[in-house]
Amino acid sequence: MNQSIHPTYASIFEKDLIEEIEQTAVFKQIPQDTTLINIGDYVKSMPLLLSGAIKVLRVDDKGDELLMYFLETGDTCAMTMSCCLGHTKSEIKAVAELDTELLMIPVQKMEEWTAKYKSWRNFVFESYHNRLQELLHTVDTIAFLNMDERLLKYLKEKAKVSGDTILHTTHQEIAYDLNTSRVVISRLLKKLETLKKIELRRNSIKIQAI
Amino acid sequence: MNQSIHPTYASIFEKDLIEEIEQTAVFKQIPQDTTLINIGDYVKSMPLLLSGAIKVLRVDDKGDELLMYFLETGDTCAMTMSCCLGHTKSEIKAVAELDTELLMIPVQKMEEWTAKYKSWRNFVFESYHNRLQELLHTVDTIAFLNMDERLLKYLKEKAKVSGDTILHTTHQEIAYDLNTSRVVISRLLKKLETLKKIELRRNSIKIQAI
DNA sequence: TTACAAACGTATCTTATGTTACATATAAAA
DNA sequence: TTTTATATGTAACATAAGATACGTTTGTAA
Repeated sequence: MNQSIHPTYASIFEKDLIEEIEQTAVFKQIPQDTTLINIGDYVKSMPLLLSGAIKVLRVDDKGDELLMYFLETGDTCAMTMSCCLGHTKSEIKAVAELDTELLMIPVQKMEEWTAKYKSWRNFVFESYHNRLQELLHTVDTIAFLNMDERLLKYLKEKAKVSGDTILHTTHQEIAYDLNTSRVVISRLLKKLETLKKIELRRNSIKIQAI
Repeated sequence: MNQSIHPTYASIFEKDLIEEIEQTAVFKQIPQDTTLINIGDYVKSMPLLLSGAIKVLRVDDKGDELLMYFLETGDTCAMTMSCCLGHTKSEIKAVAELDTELLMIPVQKMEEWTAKYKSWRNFVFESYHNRLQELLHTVDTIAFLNMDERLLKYLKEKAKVSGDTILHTTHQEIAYDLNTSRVVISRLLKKLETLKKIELRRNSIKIQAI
């Protein structure tokens, strides 16, 4: 590995563990829009995010998609971890939302470290905790909000993750993420523009307030 | 504690751990429809289900509810566990679906056992894994299914949990669990009856096939 | 510059779901 | 038996969201 570990991890892991990570983890650079994993794929390693962001989606048998949440620096994919430990196939699809750097930890090491390092156990538990929280918010969003509210929330979330109030995306892509149609998104975006919450351009949307 | 530990747990935990559980766990009998915990409650112990079933709900700020999943014998509430470990308030509401027996484990013991017993760690990891899986199905259900499909799934799930093809419930209660209105449920139930999938009576519904 | 494809706007219609209102049925209590 | 509360049936209407169709805009490449 030709990359020193990110401060986020350096501050929570024990020295010995950091050394092990530096020895065994594989550093990867992922360009934006790369699909990292698909439903049904076998999982043999677990990612630690160093920079960038990953969007995690659920896909049904008809191919309909739904964005569940974003992973950011310092996060790991608890779903992937869960699959690793249970030796089952991936339950989710993951796509790089931005150019992303990550460390891949092989599954054997995970099990070893769980017994060996308290800081690793805490990290794993905390990751599960965070993912459960995030999934609860996902449930809230689709169970209790209308599409216009979901859309605004989505736009704000995306702006937060990218650190930019201008989103470079199309109506069709938004429709995929929210599991609805392009026409519905165009309609609601127009409504949000009328309300002065956003400003529409070709291939981009400017958020007025986050 | 005046109750020997359930075979489900006896087969997965180490001897020493079982002894500790028998010494420190508090045995509780919960009558049907009892609310075990509410959103915002402080959590000081974690339940192990010995018998019965618990339904786990999400509630929004307007008081709207949504059933997420059922816990059954051998399950623990990973959400509660998660809150215990994170020392945060409960994110969910839990109600006894049936008369239920459980063991309450104090939070301090949990942390102790995590370092001490491999079988406990595995149990905790597996519980997290199961809960993530279950939450994904919840997301699938509300994201990809129409209300009539959700209703049928709900009825079958409820029949499975209670071990009875006759469900003793009202349309209003179903409406609460699915976060819709009683009229909608009555309408869809009538449709399911026409399709010979169920048989409607006052205060009960007979499921034809599970 | 023209041609083309992709992105976007919008009208029209359909359907699922939610709302209101009221009638009827049934069990339990008086 | 009569009363009462609860549960259920159903019509009529409102609204959110999905589907279809087609026109317009805009960037890019020939």
